[in-house]
Amino acid sequence: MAEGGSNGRSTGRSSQGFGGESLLFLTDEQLRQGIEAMFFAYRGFTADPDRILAEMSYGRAHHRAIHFINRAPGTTVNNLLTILGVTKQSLNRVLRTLISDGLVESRVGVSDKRERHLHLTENGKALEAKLSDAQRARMRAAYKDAGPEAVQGFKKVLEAMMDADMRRAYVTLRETGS
Amino acid sequence: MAEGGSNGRSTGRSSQGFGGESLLFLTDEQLRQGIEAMFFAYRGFTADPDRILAEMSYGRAHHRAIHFINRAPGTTVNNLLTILGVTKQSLNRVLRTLISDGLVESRVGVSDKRERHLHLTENGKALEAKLSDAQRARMRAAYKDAGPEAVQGFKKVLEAMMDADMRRAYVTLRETGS
DNA sequence: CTTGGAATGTCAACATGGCTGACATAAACT
DNA sequence: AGTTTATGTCAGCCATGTTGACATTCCAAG
Repeated sequence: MAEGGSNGRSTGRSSQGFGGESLLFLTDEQLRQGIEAMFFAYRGFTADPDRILAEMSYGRAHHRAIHFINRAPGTTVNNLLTILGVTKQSLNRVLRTLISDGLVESRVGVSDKRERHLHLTENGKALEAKLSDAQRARMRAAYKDAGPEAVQGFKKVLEAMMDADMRRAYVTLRETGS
Repeated sequence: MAEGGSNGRSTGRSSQGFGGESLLFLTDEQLRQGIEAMFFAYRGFTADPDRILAEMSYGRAHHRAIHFINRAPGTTVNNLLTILGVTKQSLNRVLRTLISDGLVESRVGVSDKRERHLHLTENGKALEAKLSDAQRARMRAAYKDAGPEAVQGFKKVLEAMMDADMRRAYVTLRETGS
């Protein structure tokens, strides 16, 4: 990309010449750095929970489900699969193991009996806390390293990177939580 | 986590009381927001290339391989799997399809005949450019939205989030590239 | 009230891409 | 030369994504 990137140079700047404001910081090289930073950072981001999960033959999919069920107790399968961005069939397998392992409880809806409302059991909450603690520790260290200003920018760029519906989901969760 | 997070409150602040500096910004709630931001943003980050790849029955693994081969032409299988953080067997399957599809060329090493040096063919470069363009467009838009200050912070936090060896790899690539 | 379609969730079968194990070849070190 | 180490390939397993078929429930039209 740096040298072999065919038309890499052609999109090298988002504005030619002086362009008025500070748009000349968007070189392809800097964008590529951001791409690689996302890739490497995401590995670190998931590394600690992954290690814990591997010990109990669970995977990232289980972590995600547990996280968001804890986040919004009583959520339905349908809600959850929208948030997670997978098919209901894929989610269902993960939920099945979590339910049969006694980490998640599935309650038939009262107003609508087609729905299943999901809750963590005590064991489920314990695992959630363990996973979250590990992930938060890494995040806390990174935040501390980078400083509050950087954290603001970090979140701002990530938000801008989301698809519109995910940004909506993210904001909704944020408002619900805090 | 917000309410059921067992010991969530106990780690709610990284420093009690006034503590001297601005360390009180690290509440669990804010850390959780960062975690969810990473999750949702990563989906957006991979969404555009994923769509392109799906059309040609490739996956994210192919994209990653192509990206880093383009980034460091002539790299060996061993180098590549260190960067990618997967096993050689896993990488091998992806490389096999890319080679047989004529996107990647594998040349036996001259000084060490055990090694295979990897290069993109013209077709490989074309696909790389197509994928990169899509991903850079998203990144460019996010950068523009968030502004240069935010981008600085974004990279700073991501770097702090990486494992030490990945940070080294990242920095090396960065220096090589620019 | 009944009936037909839409919504929700479950089960089955398949594909991708992780993984470990076994192995071939080349290099390196006694 | 002979053992050990490094590199890469092949085979098979598992987690988790996918689509398709289906049961249950709800709702709206007749």
